[in-house]
Amino acid sequence: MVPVSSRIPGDGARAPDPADERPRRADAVRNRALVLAAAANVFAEHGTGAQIEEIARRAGVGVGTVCRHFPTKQGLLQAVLASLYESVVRQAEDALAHPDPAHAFEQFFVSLPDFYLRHRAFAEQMANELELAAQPVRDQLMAAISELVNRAQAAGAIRADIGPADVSMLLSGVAHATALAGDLQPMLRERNVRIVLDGLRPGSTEPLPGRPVSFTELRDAKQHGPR
Amino acid sequence: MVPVSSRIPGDGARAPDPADERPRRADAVRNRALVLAAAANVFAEHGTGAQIEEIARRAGVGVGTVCRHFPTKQGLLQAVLASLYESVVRQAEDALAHPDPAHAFEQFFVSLPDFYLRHRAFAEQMANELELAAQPVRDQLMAAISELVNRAQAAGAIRADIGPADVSMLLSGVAHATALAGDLQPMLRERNVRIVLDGLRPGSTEPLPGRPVSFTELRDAKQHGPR
DNA sequence: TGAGAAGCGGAAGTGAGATTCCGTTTCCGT
DNA sequence: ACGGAAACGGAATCTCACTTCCGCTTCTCA
Repeated sequence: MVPVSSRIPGDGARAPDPADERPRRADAVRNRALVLAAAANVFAEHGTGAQIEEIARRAGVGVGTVCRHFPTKQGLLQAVLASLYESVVRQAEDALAHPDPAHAFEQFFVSLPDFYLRHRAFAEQMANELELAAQPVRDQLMAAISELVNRAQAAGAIRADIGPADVSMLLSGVAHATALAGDLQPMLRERNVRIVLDGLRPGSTEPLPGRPVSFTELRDAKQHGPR
Repeated sequence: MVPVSSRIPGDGARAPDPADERPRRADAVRNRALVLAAAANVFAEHGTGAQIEEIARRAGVGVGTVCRHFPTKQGLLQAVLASLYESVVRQAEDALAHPDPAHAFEQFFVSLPDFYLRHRAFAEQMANELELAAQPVRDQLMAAISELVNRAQAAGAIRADIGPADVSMLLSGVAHATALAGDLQPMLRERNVRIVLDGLRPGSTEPLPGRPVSFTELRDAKQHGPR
């Protein structure tokens, strides 16, 4: 227990807030960035099981430094994840910038599995739920995907009976499957993406069961379904 | 170092062979089976991170017993995996028994993601390479899938420009993606499978890049590609 | 340039969980 | 039924990473 007399007034507010913007020393800022970059690489190579020590070595700092900047491995992973999410959002927005909705959709659909390939940790993490911390970025991503889907549908480039939730699920499947094959079979990866895209073309055979699901509905279902 | 005089002649041959068929006590046989069954359940529920102690409890034996039958957790996992593989092979063969090739293919394609859903460990493990120990069963599975694909193609039920390797990759993607969604969204899972199946229908738009790849070729590529 | 705070490295501390060990119990052939 | 080998249970041990700690170094600001 901290004696009351030693507590700084306003202590509560200066606890480890996410928004603790106090000025940092230049070397601290630099090291933090080095660690984050190294962690991204190491997680990409070895998955979430990668060791702190390896990250420290790669960043050229001591383990103590890694752990000071990111008190837990979990936290470090989340930080890396957040930056990866941002990068994916950027890809989605790049695609969205293309005037042709069909091309935009396809561009994103092709680029994502590629991204997964170089970020195994990202793929693994999608599997778990701890990524919840990345909420705001996640919402951005969902919005972008929805937009891509809607536009492509409006242009008749993809079938009308699917929803964003379908697309994101397909994407995660393709990404995962092709990441397993690794760089080994780039052609197989390419073919895989094409086949799934063909499944998304309009004018398919029988109607799908159920109906299109948006991310909003999906989230609601997740909240109410379990528990 | 073991003194030479204490070494049993023929020691080398009685080392932990895989083919050590010496008769076991009845309780040992029973317990081994109990452990294997419990492990399958526990791994299915908690993934490969499940704890030995939980498995022991579930099997109604002590941890010592688990570890005697399966000296390492890795080994236990592989044993479970092998039995799951067998079960998948059985599913493929069941499907193969159906006279209509189109139905056979679809039946298997639908049943596998379902199986993954209840065996998270299996799905996780597909991601790693340690499953190599299951080689013989694996070959059986590949043979069965190839057969399903070939027959379906001969019957014109699925497009001719794909190979078994494409199918298995798609399958693993669908399986993984839908396993993440869990039981939560069975409808989404169903739709996902249908969309991919639509992508496999004949008469698709543009031709796929590359050419169909068989498992044999895939394996060769894996052996020669890296290293 | 010098005092002091902030940050650093990496050795030691922890903790969770796999593996081993051994006294006790259970089978099995005679 | 009995002797002894085989198995058992589960506490003790070992292992391996994450996390903490602290003496030393590097910044920063006056």
